[in-house]
Amino acid sequence: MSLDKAYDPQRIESRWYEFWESEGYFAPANPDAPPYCIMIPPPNVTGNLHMGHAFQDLIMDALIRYHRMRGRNTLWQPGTDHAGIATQMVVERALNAGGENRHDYGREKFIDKVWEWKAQFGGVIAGQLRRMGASPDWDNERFTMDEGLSDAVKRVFVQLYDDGIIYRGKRLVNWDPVLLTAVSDLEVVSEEEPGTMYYVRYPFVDDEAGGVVIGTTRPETILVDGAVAVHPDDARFKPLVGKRVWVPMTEPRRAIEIITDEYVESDFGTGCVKITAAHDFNDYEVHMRHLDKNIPLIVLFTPDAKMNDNAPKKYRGMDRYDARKQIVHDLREQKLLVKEAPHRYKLPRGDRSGAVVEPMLTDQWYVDLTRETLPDGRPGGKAKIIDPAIEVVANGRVKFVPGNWSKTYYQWLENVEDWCISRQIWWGHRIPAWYDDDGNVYVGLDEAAVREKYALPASCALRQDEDVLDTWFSSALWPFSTLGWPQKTERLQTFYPTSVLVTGFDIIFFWVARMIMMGVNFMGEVPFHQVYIHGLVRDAHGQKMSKSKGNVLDPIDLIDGIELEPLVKKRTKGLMRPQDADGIEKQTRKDFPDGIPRFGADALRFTFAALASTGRDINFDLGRTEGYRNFCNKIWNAARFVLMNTEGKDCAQDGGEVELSLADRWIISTLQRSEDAVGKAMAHYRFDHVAKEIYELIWNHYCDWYVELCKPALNNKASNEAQLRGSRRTLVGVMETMLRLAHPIMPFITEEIWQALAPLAGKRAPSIMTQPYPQPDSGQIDEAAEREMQRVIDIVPAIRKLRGENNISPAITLPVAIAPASPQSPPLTDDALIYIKTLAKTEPLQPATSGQPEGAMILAGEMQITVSVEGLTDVEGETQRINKELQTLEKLIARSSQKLSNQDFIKKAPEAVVQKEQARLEELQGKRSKLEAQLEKLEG
RNA sequence: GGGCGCUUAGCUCAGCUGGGAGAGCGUCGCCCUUACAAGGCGAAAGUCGCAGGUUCGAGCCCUGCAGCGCCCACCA
Repeated sequence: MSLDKAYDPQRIESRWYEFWESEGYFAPANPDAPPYCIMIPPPNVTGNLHMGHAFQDLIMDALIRYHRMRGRNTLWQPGTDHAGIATQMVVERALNAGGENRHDYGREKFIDKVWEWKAQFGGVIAGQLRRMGASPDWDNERFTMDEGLSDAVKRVFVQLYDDGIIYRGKRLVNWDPVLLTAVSDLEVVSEEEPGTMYYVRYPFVDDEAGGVVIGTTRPETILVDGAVAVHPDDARFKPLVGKRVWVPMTEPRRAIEIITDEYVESDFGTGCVKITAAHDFNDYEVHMRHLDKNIPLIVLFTPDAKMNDNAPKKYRGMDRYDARKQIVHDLREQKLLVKEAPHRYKLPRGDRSGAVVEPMLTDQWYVDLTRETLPDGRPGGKAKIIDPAIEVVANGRVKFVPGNWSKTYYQWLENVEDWCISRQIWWGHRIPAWYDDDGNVYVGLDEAAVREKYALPASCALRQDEDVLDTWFSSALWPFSTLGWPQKTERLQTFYPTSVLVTGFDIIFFWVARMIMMGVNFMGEVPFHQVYIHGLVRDAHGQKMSKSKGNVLDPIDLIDGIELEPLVKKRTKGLMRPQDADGIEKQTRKDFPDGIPRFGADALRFTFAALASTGRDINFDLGRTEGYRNFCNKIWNAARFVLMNTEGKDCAQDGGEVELSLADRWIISTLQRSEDAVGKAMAHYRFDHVAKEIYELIWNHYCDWYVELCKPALNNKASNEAQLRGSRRTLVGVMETMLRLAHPIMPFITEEIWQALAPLAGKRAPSIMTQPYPQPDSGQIDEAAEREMQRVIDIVPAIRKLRGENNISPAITLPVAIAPASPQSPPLTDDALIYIKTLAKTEPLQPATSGQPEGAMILAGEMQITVSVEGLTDVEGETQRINKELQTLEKLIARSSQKLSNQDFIKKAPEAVVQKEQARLEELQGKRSKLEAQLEKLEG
């Protein structure tokens, strides 16, 4: 088997993926070995693979392949999330496009539609994952609305309800007036926006010419004000406390009291706040703190945020913003509007709909996370759920990488509010609660279970709660529900707790924290031992990738390449603001005049690895991918060279005497060090270091030096069979090992080459995937060879540099004499001399002429090199060069000797450091005198 | 208001428990040398954000400042 002339990723990738999958290599296969397990963060079932997924998947796949090769019983659990609101929106939008909406279908039929949608598009992202080379256990893919997972959801709900942790209550929640559902605190994002602060006078009941002035950004809510509050210590208002004022615009006129509350900031606005308890979280708190005052809780809005019947007739039915305009107008007319001023403030918006969230009083289901104990004495959510979740991180059962994320985690848990888990949508896990005609609530796994549990007669009519659960409720169970819980399956037994969770910081609260809460509670054990938090993938200049900026890259386009026109089309289609299209098109044409070339999955994967330094966001630079595509090409061609020189030849696969050259021993030794470094970097999730180590080993050490040194050895007619066997065995053996070393990051190209080359290294197996990962062998470290090769590596470039500076053609053979610069150093071995001769194209300078060389003297490492050149010599240039070098030497000598003359340094610095410095100074001085001597010769 | 992070070559970033400033890309030369021009060889390029401090010694530790970014909470 041999390799094609050119590296073509597309030709090899699909072939090997199908092979791996059909052979079943992705399933756990080593039942007696210690388990290693990663749960994929389930992408939305409607989703497409974006750069963030691709990055995250590379990390997981690299870890999985690495541990699989290391012999662990390895499981990467794949699956998708039903993503309640997101999916419902996607399907609804599709219906809307056809002029329909979900109410045309009704609940049951709409849900059927969603399942149809899932059947059609739910596999897209899995297909894209395959293109990336991901190796999860596809045979056991899970979906959060699978039967088993749904069963887990119900059981958890029922249990927490029976424990008194889940409760139903009427409270103020974040209401999304577009989606018409409650959302949790986490699903509300606040950003500063421009607005207006309105100053409104509330006339005194007993003196309508006077009054207090309040500031508000929401004048429409004046209509349901329940009080005006001032700070208790605010001297200005002390005399007014307890007085009554008229609420403007109310019909019939309503009067409210001026009260005091600590929450009022005296120096903000006018120091007087209107209290609208039913539509503001702070005001609701005020209401709760002053129950004796009976501050009215009046709801003003309909679910879609229009004015309801509690508003005076003229405003009823108006949208909240239209009502605002009208009221401002009316206040102005009645001379109650004292002032308007521009005011920037943060507006809470639903993260899905973008609509301004309205605090609304509704009945919702909550998970208690704040109570220490329940009224009946059982532990509350704080004690039962939050404290243990904090504890497992504090005591190291769960470790964040990088560690400082634990701080973020604590901070959130320590300040968390109860979790609103009910959603007024259709797509999701229906809440397992039933009501009788009197509104009593019964919670159980299903209706039959409820009847039994609560001993309800058949005559008692029950109807199930209409709401569904927050998507994250089922996601929180993912680490054990996917493994079969509540069944005590072998999978669950084997793989829980999982090894590591790989995820972004953006879902630490949504998901990571909740998995820990649920895992600790229901499994009695943490869901994962480590949490590797990676950064966000941004564009090359650190901008967030977004459709509206038009800077989104599709990982599949980087793998397959894409022409300019389709790329422009893709980026400008379906924009929220079509007016952005022109700018995006222009920028795209400028950035990618020729489209995006086909880089292949391996190059993309390697790019992600190389950019994955700890925790921080990564700026994705296509130039890097191009560079790593070139790296693939380099590996490809190196492999071709290896095959050309080993195929059909004796590589000592079957034994036979072997003699290793200096270069052989050096590359084998170097390989051990790289294996060691890669292993350490893997253990610390430093994929950037892994990538760098592999890149340097293959390109710099193996290709640039070793392969070049092999050429003379393999072509030398004087080489004996043992030497040839030694070189061939090393050439092919090191390459084979490097392929295994790189496989977790670059699975495709390593497999393709390995298949061709492994037999020559004496390996016979169906796939590189199932081969052991290279482990360093300290017995193969050869320090003598490393030292000697280092001298070669110092000398060769020094001679090449001299050529460059003197414009000496590479075709000319240079006569050189090489000698140790100091008597302590041994002379070069014959091997080393041959390497220098070949790589720097030199010949030995005859002793007869070496006394008085017509040429140059250079110092490289611990060696002194004298070069003689026929007719050289640009004496002037050479003088200049030496003078320049002397200058830098002088600086270094000055710095070093200054250091050494410092008594404090001698006394306080560690012995070794002082000695090193002394040796260094001596070396520098030696160099200096050598150069000075040469200078004299030149001038003399 | 509370918390976190970043600032090193033109660009994107490494730099381990403090001990001679690094890589990739880009740039500039010279080479189509028998694996590879998606290549080879070589070169130029940094007051390590600023100011103090600790130390024999600071890119690294401490304090302050500036700029950039993120998270949480929030003043109506």
